[in-house]
Amino acid sequence: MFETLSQRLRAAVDRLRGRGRISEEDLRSTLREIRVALLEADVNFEVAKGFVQRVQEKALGKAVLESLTPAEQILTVVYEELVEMLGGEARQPVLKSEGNLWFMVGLQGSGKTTTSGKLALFYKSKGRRPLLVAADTQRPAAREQLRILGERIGVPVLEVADGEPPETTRARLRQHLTFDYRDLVIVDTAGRLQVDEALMEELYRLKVALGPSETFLVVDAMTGQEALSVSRAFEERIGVTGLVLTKLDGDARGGAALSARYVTGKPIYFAGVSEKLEGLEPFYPDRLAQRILGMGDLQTLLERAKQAELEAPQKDPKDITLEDLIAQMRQMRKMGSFSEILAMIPGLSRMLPPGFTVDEKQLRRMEAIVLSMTPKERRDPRILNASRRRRIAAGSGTSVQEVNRLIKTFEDTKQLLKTLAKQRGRGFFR
RNA sequence: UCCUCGGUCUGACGCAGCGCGCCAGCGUGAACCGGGUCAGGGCCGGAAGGCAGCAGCCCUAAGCGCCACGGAGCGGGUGCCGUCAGGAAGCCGGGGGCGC
Repeated sequence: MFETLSQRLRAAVDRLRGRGRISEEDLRSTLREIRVALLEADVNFEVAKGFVQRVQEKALGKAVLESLTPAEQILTVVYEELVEMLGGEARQPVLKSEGNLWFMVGLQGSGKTTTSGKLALFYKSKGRRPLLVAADTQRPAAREQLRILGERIGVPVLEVADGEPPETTRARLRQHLTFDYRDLVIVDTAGRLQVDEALMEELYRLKVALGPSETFLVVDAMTGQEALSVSRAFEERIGVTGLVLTKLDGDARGGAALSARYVTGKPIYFAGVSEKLEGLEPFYPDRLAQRILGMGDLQTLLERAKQAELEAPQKDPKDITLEDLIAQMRQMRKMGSFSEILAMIPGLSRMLPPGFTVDEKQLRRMEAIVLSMTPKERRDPRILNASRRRRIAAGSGTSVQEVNRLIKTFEDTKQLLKTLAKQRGRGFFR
């Protein structure tokens, strides 16, 4: 997917490769190419403009790092912004322990029914008990399609009758649930070729009757950013909580995916990546961005970039946060024993004060402590007063003493890094 | 030169406009002492299962900000806008009489 865009972007950045220094003119022409590439990919104009602008700002503001070539640094920036454009952090729909009722809305042909089936299968494989509801009161063929789908994946399907009023549907659904309990109900609503008033009215009444906890707008990615314009109509009348992009595998350009966040303001929850019933994946902006830029060397590059930034004197000592500490700990957990790491990653070893021991359980608890903090607290642990510490301890199932210890560890580490940075500045390590 | 009508003038009301807050709308908005969902971690239990619950996310309150359009109101060295009333010293305009 996204082949066209991918090629163009990589070509643009590749031109900088192998150069020790990049002039502003080089940067400008590269950015111009990126911009054209985005626009040709049918990305919203505002989005493309903003993207290029931010890349430029960040690229110019970036300190020169020894261990990365300029091209690599710019690639990193492009990657970061690309992730941002795709929605930043991956988002998933709210899934309660029971009583979930999801609406699938969208135009006819967007792949709504297939997606309903895929979703049901996806959650079934996660141990949920889904129920599909074929709620198109006008097109028997649509219900038929869902019924067949349900049989194939082994999920029951409740079909509405022609012209059935929403209240009746609700009653029948309730009845069904009493003898066959289901914790996730996926309602495949009626679709039309175009947005029309009658459809909206019907959907609205159904929504009022059933009270869905999430409403997914299913959009065909191949239609490009145009496809997103329907979202406004749906949002106004029935409200949309998230998007599902279908046929992403056939989308060479990517306009819809890249503009979705800006145009609709809604997160993309899932993406359809193949016609097979398993072909539905949670939408991960970072993974997609990697794919667009050419996964291969990017993974290692990103790791190196992170590493380099941690070591970069002017970045680190003051701006290091508890989240960095946790990230380091996670990494260690993944990689194995403490001594091994010392040997493997020179920079990392300095992160930790002497005599620091790690064991799995301890690490999890420390992580839990940080996870109980607000973003502000993670950034600046100095604001952690007694009452905050009490809250964090209670929320993470630890004690105030443990919280204190973590903060102490963090402060020590920070101090150590500062000293190191200073020494390095004086030339001790050069 | 006299008579008369109208305007200029004053007041009330209306309309329009400006100003001011208010309501609505939009945005923002609670570490914990709001609600929902509660990842991670915790607690009870031999287990099956329960329970409390931080962060996040969603919602909401006060508060803060915006406010083009909208609503009810209040206030004018607003208007040369309308209706009614008052007033006629001067001035401006129209009509008429008389005198030269």
